[in-house]
Amino acid sequence: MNYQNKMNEAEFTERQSQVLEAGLALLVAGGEKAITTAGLARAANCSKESLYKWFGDREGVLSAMIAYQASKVRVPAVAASANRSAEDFRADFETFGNDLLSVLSGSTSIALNRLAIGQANADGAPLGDLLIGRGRSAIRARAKALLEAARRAGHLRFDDPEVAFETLYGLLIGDMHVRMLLGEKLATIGLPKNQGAKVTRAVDQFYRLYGAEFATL
Amino acid sequence: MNYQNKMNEAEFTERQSQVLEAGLALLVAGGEKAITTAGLARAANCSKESLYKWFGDREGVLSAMIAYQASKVRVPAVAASANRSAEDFRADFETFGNDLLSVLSGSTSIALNRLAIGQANADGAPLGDLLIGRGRSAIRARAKALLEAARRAGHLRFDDPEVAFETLYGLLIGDMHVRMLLGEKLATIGLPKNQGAKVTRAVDQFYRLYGAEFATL
DNA sequence: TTGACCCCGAACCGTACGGTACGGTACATG
DNA sequence: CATGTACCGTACCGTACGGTTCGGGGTCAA
Repeated sequence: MNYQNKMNEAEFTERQSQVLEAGLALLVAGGEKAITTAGLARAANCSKESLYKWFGDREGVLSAMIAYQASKVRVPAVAASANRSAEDFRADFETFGNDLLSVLSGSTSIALNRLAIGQANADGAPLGDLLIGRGRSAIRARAKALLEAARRAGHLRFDDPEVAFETLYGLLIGDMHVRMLLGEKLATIGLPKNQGAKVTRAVDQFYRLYGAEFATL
Repeated sequence: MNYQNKMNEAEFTERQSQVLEAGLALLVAGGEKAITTAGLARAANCSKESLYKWFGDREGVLSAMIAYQASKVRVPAVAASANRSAEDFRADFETFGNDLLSVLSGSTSIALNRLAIGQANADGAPLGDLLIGRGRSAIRARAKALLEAARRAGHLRFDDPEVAFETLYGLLIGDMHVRMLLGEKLATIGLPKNQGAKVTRAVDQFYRLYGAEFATL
């Protein structure tokens, strides 16, 4: 029934994780319509009865898949050493940007975002809330920690970390994410070939907007 | 363009347009699963037989809905007067930004993008291609015309209009689009309340990156 | 009038899929 | 051994939905 209660405390059992892993594989391969209860049971060598016992219904399976995947993603925290040079911070931002692009262009991320978006409609979007709450918030937290550390160190100037984050995100991603979700081929977008150059340009532009030597405020 | 007019006129008959309009209403109200052949026929007071005759199958209906909606959207061209001041161009960019945000946050656009993304999977994404080809390309064309006019007038400096466009787009939209697609409430994102301020900030930042008085290249 | 179209509404068909029930296996605990 | 727990595999059921067919009505032109 309410898997969420379990989620916070005890993760999924080993067997359940295997099933969810199989579900993710199906999702990546064939999209949402590929997740049928019978198909998942067959792919995971489990019974439909167990599926319904563990996850309640098909919707519960999909939610659990998102929660499970989110639980796997650990955003590496920024090493908050005391003496960090401007170059160190710049490298941190580049690392952050590359991580972000790699995650967002990953097949699992794409598939899960497509799933959540496909389910979203006029009234409520539990899967979308899950993705935003588990995924984006973690990303934003990491970025904001980095931003504020750089500001404390005197390398950046901004009033609102939220606005600075939005700017950084926009410069890094642009409309690449939506284009990938719409099915445009990665090569057409320029990934992963030009990823490094794109990130470098974005960070460069970000520094020109918020770098201490430029910002006028 | 002229051929577009012909195409748009000839594309769908009056009756077919009414049906597609009803389909769009259903889609906005209930998402993709709300479009059943029987339901659409009932909502549009037409027969399923006509549906299949006109559009082939359900997938054809969905494609036609995207094509139909795209044919309705007219990107207003920029008035390319000879003597335009820096303020004129800046106002053009603000107008462009506001138009873009208004379109992307519109319920029909959201619903169609969700539809196309939900259908996209590993092999091919015809609906996504349609949306990109019909929607994004038109937006980009308008933006690039504006960018190059401003560059010719000496107000902007950039090498690659494509990169400049991506930057402008990223600054304007950030991750708002994906968040809306995931079902986040508009008010949470700050629309339409803060739209004007967001656009102004984005254009301001864009000018700081590409404005002739700033750009160092 | 006839007949060629176009279209509506309803009935119909086949099937895929969500969900349930049940019998059978393995293993643990007493 | 007896009992309980957890699970698998399969068969089954109800229904929703894509797609087809058919009867009938309106329009227009010969």
